[in-house]
Amino acid sequence: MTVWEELKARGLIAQVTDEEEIQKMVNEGKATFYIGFDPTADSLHVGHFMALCLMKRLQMAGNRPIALLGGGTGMIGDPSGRTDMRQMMTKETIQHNIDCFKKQMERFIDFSDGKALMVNNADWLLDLNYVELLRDVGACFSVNRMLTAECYKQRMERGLSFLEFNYMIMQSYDFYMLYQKYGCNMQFGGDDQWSNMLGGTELIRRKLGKDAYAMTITLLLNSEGKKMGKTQSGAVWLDPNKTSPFDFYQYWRNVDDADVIKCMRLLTFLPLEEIDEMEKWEGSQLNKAKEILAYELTNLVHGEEEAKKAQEGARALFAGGADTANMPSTELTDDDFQDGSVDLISMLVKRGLVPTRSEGRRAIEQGGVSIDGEKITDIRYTVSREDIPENGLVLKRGKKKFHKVLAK
RNA sequence: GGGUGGAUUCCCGAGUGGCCAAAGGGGGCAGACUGUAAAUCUGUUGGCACCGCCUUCGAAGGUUCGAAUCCUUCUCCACCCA
Repeated sequence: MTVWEELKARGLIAQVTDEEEIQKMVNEGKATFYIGFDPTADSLHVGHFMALCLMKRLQMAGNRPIALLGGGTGMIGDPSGRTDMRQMMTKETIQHNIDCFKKQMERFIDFSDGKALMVNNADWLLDLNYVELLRDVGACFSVNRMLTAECYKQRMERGLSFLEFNYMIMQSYDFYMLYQKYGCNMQFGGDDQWSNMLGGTELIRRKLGKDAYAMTITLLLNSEGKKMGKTQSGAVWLDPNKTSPFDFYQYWRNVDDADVIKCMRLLTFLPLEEIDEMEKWEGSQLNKAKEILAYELTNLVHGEEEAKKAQEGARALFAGGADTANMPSTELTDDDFQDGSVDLISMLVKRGLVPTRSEGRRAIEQGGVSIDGEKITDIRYTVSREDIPENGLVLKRGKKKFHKVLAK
């Protein structure tokens, strides 16, 4: 099976400009392609992860990836897929984010010996001269055409600033630069980047008279058509300090039945035959598939050790096992005790199981809190220091939040 | 530059002097059911020292016993005209 066939079979490919040509180049392993990452946060998330996996797959097939960090484009902000303007970031924030991105990328992609490159578009975008740029590439863009681009359409209703309108030109210019500097003639990216990417291929054609290609990766949507990789409290991050390996594991362990196999294909490196086999599973058997998915992804992102810990911790909690070793836990200190005891609400709040005391009170009143498996409904419930056994008490909020407290 | 309309709680969206911590929906959280799934039903959804108090309706002032609601100024947004 060629790389291309595998990509197709996994459903990773959304749109392409010239399938035959791209397929040929990619399969031969001689292509140089780039994917851009705008430093909008201090960690990569699941969407980026898909792009990195694609890079890795293609790199393994002998192609050369370029990771483009958007130090310059980040100054503008991509309006694609947004209904309002992004908050402007300071130069310092952008630089900080870029540094964070770099570290995370190096875990996935092999940058040694020029097998992959990492570049920052700030290196060429920030020095551009406005009038020169206008004369040079501005003439190649038709405003009429740009306005019909999908990424601007929804913004036509709510308003689009000139700043953001220029994003497409900047991204196109990147492609144009990379083509000249590194012979990079392919750009990949999220499906929402399609029109920006086409801008680049067109610019190269007009300026250089050469062909360049673009391909987009399927957006990771759940069965309801919503973006995956998001939780109530924000994105699912790859940085363990922002999303703990346990939470990361749990996110995938809890995906809908309808989405397991799709995620498996799109996100893991498991052989397709194995996944096809799992597709036949039904009902509660899918829990097994979810476990595999969660384990595989945690393994890829956080390493084997963390993946095992997360899996064991989760099994212990949900299967009712006695193993509480891998549960998040804290030791109570003297400050926590008043007259030798702590009240339940304070414990819940301090351990982050509830955001406010009011919510803690509600959770208790509604029967959503238990200690060592025993439901507590008294909001004034307190625990004295002597009541806490050697191996700690397990606080449970709702079905899926656990925390162990130990006395000193 | 001129005109018109708008800014309400996580989101959408009612409310136009006291009965408003603010309808309704969505989302979230919790309970029941279950497979750590979905669907469904129920409760809940500003904070706190919780039968009471405090802070919210773009911002700042003002009128009033009393303002999300009225007045003034300001900021931002949409639409129309130039």
